[in-house]
Amino acid sequence: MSRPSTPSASGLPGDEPGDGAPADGAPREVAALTADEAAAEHARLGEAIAGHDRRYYQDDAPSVSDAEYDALRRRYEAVEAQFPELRGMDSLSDKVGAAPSAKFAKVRHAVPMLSLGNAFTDEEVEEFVARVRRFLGLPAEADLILTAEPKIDGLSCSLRYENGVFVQAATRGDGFEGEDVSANVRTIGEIPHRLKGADVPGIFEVRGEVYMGHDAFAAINARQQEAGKPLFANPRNAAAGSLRQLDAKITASRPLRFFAYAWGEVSGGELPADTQSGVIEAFARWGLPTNPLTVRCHSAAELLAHYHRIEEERAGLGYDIDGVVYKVDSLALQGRLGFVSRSPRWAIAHKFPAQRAITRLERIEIQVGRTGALTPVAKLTPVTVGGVVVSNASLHNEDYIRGIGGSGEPIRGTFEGEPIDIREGDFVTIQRAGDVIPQVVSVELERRPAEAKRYEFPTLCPACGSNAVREEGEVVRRCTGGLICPAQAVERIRHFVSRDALDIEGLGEKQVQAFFEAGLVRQPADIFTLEARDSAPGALTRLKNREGWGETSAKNLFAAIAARRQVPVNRLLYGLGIRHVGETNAKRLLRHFGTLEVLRETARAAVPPGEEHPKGNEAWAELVGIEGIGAVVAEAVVDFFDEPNNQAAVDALLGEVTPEPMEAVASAGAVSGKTVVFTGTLERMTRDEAKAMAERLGAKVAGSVSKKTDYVVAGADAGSKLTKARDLGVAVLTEDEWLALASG
DNA sequence: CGCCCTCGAGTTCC
DNA sequence: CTCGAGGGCG
Repeated sequence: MSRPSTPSASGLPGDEPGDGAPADGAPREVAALTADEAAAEHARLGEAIAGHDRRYYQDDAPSVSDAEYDALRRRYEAVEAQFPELRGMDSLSDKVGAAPSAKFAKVRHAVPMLSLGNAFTDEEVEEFVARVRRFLGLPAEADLILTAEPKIDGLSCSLRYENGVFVQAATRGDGFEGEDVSANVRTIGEIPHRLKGADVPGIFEVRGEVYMGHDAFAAINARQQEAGKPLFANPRNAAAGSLRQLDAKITASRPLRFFAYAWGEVSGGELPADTQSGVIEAFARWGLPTNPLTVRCHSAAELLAHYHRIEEERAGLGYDIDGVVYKVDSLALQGRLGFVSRSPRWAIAHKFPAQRAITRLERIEIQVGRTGALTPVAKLTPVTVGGVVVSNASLHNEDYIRGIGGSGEPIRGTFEGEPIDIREGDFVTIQRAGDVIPQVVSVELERRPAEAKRYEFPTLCPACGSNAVREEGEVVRRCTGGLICPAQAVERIRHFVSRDALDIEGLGEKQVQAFFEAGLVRQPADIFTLEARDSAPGALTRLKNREGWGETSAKNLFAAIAARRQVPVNRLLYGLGIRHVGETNAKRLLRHFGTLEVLRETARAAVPPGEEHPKGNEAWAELVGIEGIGAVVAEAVVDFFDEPNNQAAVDALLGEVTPEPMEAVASAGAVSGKTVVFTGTLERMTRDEAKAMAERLGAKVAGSVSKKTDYVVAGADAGSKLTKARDLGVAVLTEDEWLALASG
């Protein structure tokens, strides 16, 4: 890797000592080329390199020596350095010598990349099939076809093709917004830069899994070891690390692979088939790699048979999988089934049993959360579970340690009539379920040290010494220190600057903790006065002189803070950290009250129902009248604004920041927040399906038409509701129009 | 009163 | 990502 990442200043490869001219009769110096000749040369080199890449990555059979290949690439870079206008002229340009960008750009998914529900047992798979049949109202004799395919353990990725040409690749991210990894994905030999086929729609997003095979993983770790670099824990991490390289050349040196199994946005043409399996077949025709273990099944029994077959073949596949995915084959039925919250109702991931390991629980640590909740965490002797080293595991709460669940039932069974508890010094089984989060699932009683004692859950806050109490019927114990508890204060500030609230970059856990301890930031508003205090003539310590800080990082932080002086009001309210007021309730409250000030005035005037005011007062009624806001949430809001310290904190904050209008609903569907009425006989779905779909999209479904109705969806033989809709001037949609609107 | 769904809160690891 | 709790509805 001694080759420079950019050509030398002159752009001439020969300038560098030891870089010998190409063997076969020196080509003309790049500087001597005309623009036309350069363009031709550029194209020719690009094609040659792409060909070698394909043979190298796809067929695993390099056709030239490394030295020859390097020479080609150097010449290619030199041409581009001399004729920068050629950059981007073909698909290679990003692959070679691209300047590493500081960061990946964000890409908004036109169609969200959702996650799948999980099944772990045969029964759950049978239940899934039964649920699908029930929802669709299929008679017992009707055939239902489902596909089954291995679930690759890699990274989901969305590849965008325009007119058949690869233009962009994005990671899944949070499902709605991912990162632009186009430059890196271009280096994946298996991914075609152009789809071949006359039936490729103008815009087509292919979705699939980027992964790394076992052999490549072993080779890369061998290389890492030789170079004295840290090893990757598993192929998935290696793939993730490779895909997220800022320098695409490093990605290119890591043989990543790809399987296509789904799609996102499709426009300027039709899907090539009306079934899942048909589309996958088309993918293969178009030149995309598809998984050979994809089959069509007619029953839960067949799905399970395929699952067990894949399970048997698992070790010999050459790549990691973590289960089998089942999907309803018919796209029309998929459409009818729709979604439950974030997952499609028409697909499920059947996961392989979680991987487990036994290790020692060294001690139990208590963390104090933003709301004062005391959460026990198990500090473990590090152990590898499913390829990842685990050293912590949540113990959830007091009852979980005592071995009982929420309903008082034993969760790990009983021993001598007592629920099995967890003690410091115990050997415990750690499980990383299909997900990521490690859990303590059982205790090895026969290895329990003789001196191990029952864990005494603290009744005093470890951070401030206040009483920690457990409300009747609640499972969490909370510190009552409230505003005086430093742990809570730090957590509140962390919450305030977190990504979903003010989103201030450069203020992480460490920094907030340090600033708090130094007395620099004790409440949210202090963040905004940090810079002024820092640059004041008499300032005792300058940020840039603090350990771990320099001129640039300080400047960046101040810039990030300044950028947030205008902030959407919903983020501000959410950031205050009022109990029970998360992102959704913050928006609900602000949709009703408009501004923080009005909310605050109402909250201050509100009297929760009590002895003197059995029904509260008008302001209270207004609060609990808001859809989704009940007495518990309302009281939390009232309590917050009644507390003088909170009032001062809010005042101080409003002196520093300017609230902006609320952001659009995050799950921004076109029908979100609208009221819909269905009437007549719907052709493509039952009334229940229609209602479920509308509600998933954030719409309210009403029974009768009023002037508050946004849309009336009219099926066949619609009657009085349709007439009324026309009278009131409410928009009337056909079923198809509604589906089009709802889907995006 | 009980069920279902959504939201909030807390957490792990890279 | 999961659990528990709040809210709405039958």
